[in-house]
Amino acid sequence: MKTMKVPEATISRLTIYSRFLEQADAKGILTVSSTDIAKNVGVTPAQVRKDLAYFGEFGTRGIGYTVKDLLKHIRKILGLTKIWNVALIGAGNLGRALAHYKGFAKRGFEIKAIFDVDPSKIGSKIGNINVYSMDELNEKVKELDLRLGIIAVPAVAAQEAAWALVKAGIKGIINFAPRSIIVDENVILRRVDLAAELEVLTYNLQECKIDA
Amino acid sequence: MKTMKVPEATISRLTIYSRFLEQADAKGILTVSSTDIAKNVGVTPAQVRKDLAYFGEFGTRGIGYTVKDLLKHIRKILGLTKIWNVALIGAGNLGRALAHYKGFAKRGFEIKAIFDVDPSKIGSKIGNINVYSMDELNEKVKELDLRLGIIAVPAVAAQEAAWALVKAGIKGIINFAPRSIIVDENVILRRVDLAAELEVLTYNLQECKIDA
DNA sequence: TCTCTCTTGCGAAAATTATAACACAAAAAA
DNA sequence: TTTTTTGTGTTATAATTTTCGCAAGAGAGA
Repeated sequence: MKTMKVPEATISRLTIYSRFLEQADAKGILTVSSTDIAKNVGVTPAQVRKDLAYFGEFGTRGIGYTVKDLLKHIRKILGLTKIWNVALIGAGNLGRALAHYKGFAKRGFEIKAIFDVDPSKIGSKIGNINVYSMDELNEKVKELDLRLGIIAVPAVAAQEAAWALVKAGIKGIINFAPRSIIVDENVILRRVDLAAELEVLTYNLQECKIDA
Repeated sequence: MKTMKVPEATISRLTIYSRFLEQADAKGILTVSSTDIAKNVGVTPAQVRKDLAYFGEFGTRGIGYTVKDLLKHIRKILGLTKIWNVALIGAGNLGRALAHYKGFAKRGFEIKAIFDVDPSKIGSKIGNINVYSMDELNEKVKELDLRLGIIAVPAVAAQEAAWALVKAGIKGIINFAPRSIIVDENVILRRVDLAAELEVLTYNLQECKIDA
């Protein structure tokens, strides 16, 4: 494995490839070509091969890629060979929804504890996950081996939540609050802004209108 | 305004800048410099200026940008000067969560109708939004002037939902299902894969472990 | 008025990312 | 066995995106 820097975009695409491979595997397909993958996910075959080439040689010339093998390799590259325990901050609408979302567990991410500041929520359960006070975060992170954090609190509380997670030793955070937050540079932070996605759509739709 | 092609990344950043400007405005701050914005959202000042320069000259040398003015300009650029009505497909956990999410309405996106195939859900309400049968999609799109679509159905149903939206005349779609879908090329499609975001985190965390 | 500081806007350079081209390996067919 | 087809991995080329450097405008203070 080369020490070459892998583009962020490549990693995102790997996750997309893995979705397709899961489907193909479920259908009983044994091998796929870079063209098959490319067609299904909407990129060029060259892009698929280049993305995979960052990590080694997984295909066979003239044949393509063995679905199960490639899937296994990608999962290993992405660090998905084990279960990751997740701390969810915020038991509001969004937090509850994420707690119920089956897609996380299906891919090895288990929300083990939910934290909130609202006394009326603390002590309750969402699904079968306990809601704890923010004061218990440090303790629970250790006790439950929580590695990742999801911030699903209102914008004004997001930065505080982030600091709490960092302080508790969490090294990877996803922020759903519509606000930029700062963390230590040894912590990986990603932002998911639901309204922002819609805003990009409206920008593009406007453009089209101008073209026409 | 030049006909120059604007990078997709620039548009995403504009939405982030606007979040910061909203906060600044709420705090009563009148002007900000590109450095102020950059510090808060984690990019370089040059990047901020370049992004804005695609659309015109909004700042004053020596002073910076007037918060209210810049916010207004960005909102206009993104097409956020009017209300956009949204069709939500899928009344499951994720769909219900999105229906309750306040952040959409706050930014001018109003989910006006929800559609599902499950007879037990059709006719019910989520919040104060009606759940309709998929058969009623075409009709409701016209009646309620729905312009955008959000797909929040299981992976297997995603493509079908997309086709239905396109057929009904929707031109902008966000797909939350963990599966690539295809639409006409005159339709704008964006993908939000929640588990994928976590997977990028785990990739990066692995990397760090190798570095150390 | 003149100077000093601050900060934008813009063109050019640098870095990054994607696309295209090609040589070669494996399998299937003749 | 030889030829043809398929499809990888790699190298080269092109396009895109970001960063840099600097001229010039605007206000503050002497």
